[in-house]
Order: sequence, then structure tokens, then C-alpha cells
Amino acid sequence: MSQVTMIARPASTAQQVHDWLHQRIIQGDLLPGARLSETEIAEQIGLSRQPVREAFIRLASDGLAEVRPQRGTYIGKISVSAVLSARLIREAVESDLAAMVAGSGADLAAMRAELDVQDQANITGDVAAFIASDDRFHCAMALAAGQAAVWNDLERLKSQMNRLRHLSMRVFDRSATIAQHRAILTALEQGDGDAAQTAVRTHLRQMLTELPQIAAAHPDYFTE
Amino acid sequence: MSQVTMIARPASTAQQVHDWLHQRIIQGDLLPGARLSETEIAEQIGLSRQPVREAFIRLASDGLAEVRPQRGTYIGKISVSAVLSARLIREAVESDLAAMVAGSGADLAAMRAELDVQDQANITGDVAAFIASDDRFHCAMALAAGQAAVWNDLERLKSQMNRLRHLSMRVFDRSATIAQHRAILTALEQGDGDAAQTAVRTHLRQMLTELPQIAAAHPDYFTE
DNA sequence: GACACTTTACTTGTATGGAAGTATGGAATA
DNA sequence: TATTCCATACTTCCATACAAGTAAAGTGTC
Repeated sequence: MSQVTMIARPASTAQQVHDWLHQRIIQGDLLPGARLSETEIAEQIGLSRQPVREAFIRLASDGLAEVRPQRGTYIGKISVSAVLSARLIREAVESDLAAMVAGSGADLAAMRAELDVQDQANITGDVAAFIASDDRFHCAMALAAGQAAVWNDLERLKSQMNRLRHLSMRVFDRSATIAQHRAILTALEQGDGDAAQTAVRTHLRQMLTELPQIAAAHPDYFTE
Repeated sequence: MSQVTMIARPASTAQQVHDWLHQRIIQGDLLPGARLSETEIAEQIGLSRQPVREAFIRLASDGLAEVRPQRGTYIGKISVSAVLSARLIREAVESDLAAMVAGSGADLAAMRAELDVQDQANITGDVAAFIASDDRFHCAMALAAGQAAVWNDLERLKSQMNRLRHLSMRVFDRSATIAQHRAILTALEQGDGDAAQTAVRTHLRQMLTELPQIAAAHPDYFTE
């Protein structure tokens, strides 16, 4: 925890607007291709256009929005190739992380706890809670490997995949995801690095079969 | 090539300022911890503060600058942990890419050509040219694997490592780097996936020994 | 001389006005 | 009816002015 976050100085208005829109986009509240208006949002929250504009610039840097000069700002569509490359990167990195954890004897209680949360969320049908726990499960593995910074660096890539999941989770089987998570954790607990790597790669390759189906179901939300 | 790029519309001023500063930071022209003034740069290039300010916001999103409200904007110091995690990610990803290329029979002429460029740059001592060719060598491998998008996604991480290399290349042995590149290419040409992966990992682990030395030589430029 | 306080200059943050460019709808014309 | 032209409203971009906060220099006091 850095000093900046310890000293409770409220973030700038522009930053708050950015965070607010960022979350709404990730959660699928603002849909791909939708229009964003500086003046409209500014009036909506009682600010001038400038901080809203700067929030848009940040969103564009995040790859979540597209500012077209003199035309308008739009929620970025989900790039199929971007999702595929993000998936490939995650598979490569998390496979290595799994190998590091398997031989280390690190504490895996956090991962096991998330499995219980996912079971609950699956029963109650709370999609948002399930996705959040899914994220924390993978994050816990990175922490077990002592690589918290790696997880932060993947944040940008994960955000694109999370948008996809918020579209897909209503359709696809969460039980299968839980089973895959359980396979990963079992292999880690047994200290079987090769099995853990295989389980991670199998899990993350699941998206290769899901992506075409989701893209076909929502063609307007995707590009490339 | 998309229509957008065909119609040669000049980028916005803020974007140009951002690109200019981005390049100067990566090349080590603007050193870590140095101060950036909105008004100063604005006067320097004959613009108002606003576009410069928006360029700063983009740089902060890139992780290259830090805007401290009511205090000033500074070139971000090189985070040791960020470099380490970027290195780990590159090792994992490029190892997978090497395995994909080794079995594919893809054209490797581009990689071989870069080796010649690096030999030349090593002789003439042109550090910037060497680093640029080094980048293109690795990029060529990603292209040979049919994963251009992956290389783009790693851009953010590479920029931090490139800042480091512009500090280190004046010190460290470029011939060793070339030998490592040659080992990678040889393994790929022989179709030996395992050897290629090993060569890639060995090459990228070189930084693990270089980083502490560079950080010790320039303690003011690093953090964490 | 050392210390506490005040002032002053300087920083980024926000508001507002206008400039440049785009898209849309309607009117005039063939 | 179809097409071209144009006026109008809208968008983002940039310039300017002001507000809020920080830091450092200066000043007075002990």
C-alpha cells in the first residue's frame, strides 16, 4: 500500500469520472458501440466538459473507448484479435506461475476459499459475484507465486476478457469453470507442476471455443 | 490497411505532443525523476497548456509519468518490480511463441536479416540502432508465429524494459546478446522447439543479472 | 543563530468561449 | 422521383481565465 492511497486525498474529478465509466464498461452496463457525449455526461453529474473529456482520454488509453475527432466518442467494440492475444498471453504467463507455485509449498487457502465462493455464486446465479471470485482465484495463484506485480500488468488485458465474460456468463456453464479451477488447485496441492500447467492451459483454452459463439450471438458488439 | 489510415488525417496536437515525449522518455533523453512543466513545454512549442496537459495524462496512463496534483508532473522512475514482472511475462509469452514457430516452417528471413543489422550496429557502436533491431528481431518471431497482436499488447511492458536498456547498452556486452539471438534462430531453423524455448528463456533471463548492476549504477533512476 | 509564521510564486484542476470539422435534414433542381 | 447543394446543429479540439492547493523563500520573534 503506497503513501498516496494511505493519505485519503480524494482523487481528481476527472479520475473519478474515469473510474466510474471504466467500471460501467467492464460490467457491460455501457455496451460496445454506444455513444458517449461530453456535454451530456457533464450535465448529468454537474461538471464542466473538461474533466469529462479527460476521462474519455483515459478510457481511450485503456482501449475501452474510441475518440473520433469532430465526430463523437464511442464505447469501443470488443476486438476479437485483442481477446485472442490476451488469452494467449494469460495462458503462457499463468502456466509459468502454476509451475512456480507447484514446487513452492505456498499457502493455497485463498484459492480454496474462492472455490467455495464460486460454488455459492453458481447456486444463487449471481453472475457478477462469480466473475469477481474467478478473478480473485487467478489472482491468488499469482500471489502464491509471489508475483503480485504480474497480475497488475495483466489488468489491461483482463479488462477486455472481462467484458466478454459479462456477455457470456449468462449463457455458458459455470459448473465446468469450477471443475477446471478445482483441477488446477488439486494439481497444485499435490505439487504436480506438469499437471498444474496442463490444467491451466486447458482452462484458459476454453475461451477459444466460447469466443466464436459469443461473437456470433452479438455481432454488433465485436470487431475484426 | 484500414480506410482510416489511408485518409491521411494528421493526428491531434495533443497526440503529437504525447508521441514526442513518449519517444524522448523511452530513449532516455528525459531522465527518470525529471520535472515536466505544462506551461514550459506549452511555451516551448507555442501551444496552450491544454493539449500539453492531455499529453501528460496519456503519459501517466502509459506508466511513464506521474502527475501529482498541485505539485508537478515528473518522469516516472523505473520500477524494479515492474521491470521484473515485464521480464517474466515476456519470457513466458515468447517461449510459447518460439514453440509455435519451431514447428510451423514459417519464413525466418526477417529474423536472420536483423542479426546482420545487429552485427553492423555492434561494430559501429550505434546503440539506438542496435536496440531498435533487437526489438524488430523479437517482433519478427511474433509475426512468424502469426501473433502480431500479441506484440502490440506487450508494447506497454517493453517500453519500461527499453528505458532500462538505453541505460545499460552503453555498459554491457552486445556481442553476448547477438550470440543469444543466434542460438534462438538456429534452434528455430532446425525445428527444435524445446531448444528454442530454452534459448529464449536463457536470453530473457540475462536481464536478471543485469538489472541489479544497472540499478546500483543509477540509484536515482529507480524505485522499489 | 534557531524557529515559527506569513507571504508569494508556482503547480495542476476546472470552467467557459470559440474554432474547426462532421453529419443530418431540407430545399432547390434536373 | 432522384440527386445535388446548402444551412444548421452537433461533435471534439484548443485557448484563456480563474480556482485550489503546494512549496519555498522571506520575515519577524525569541
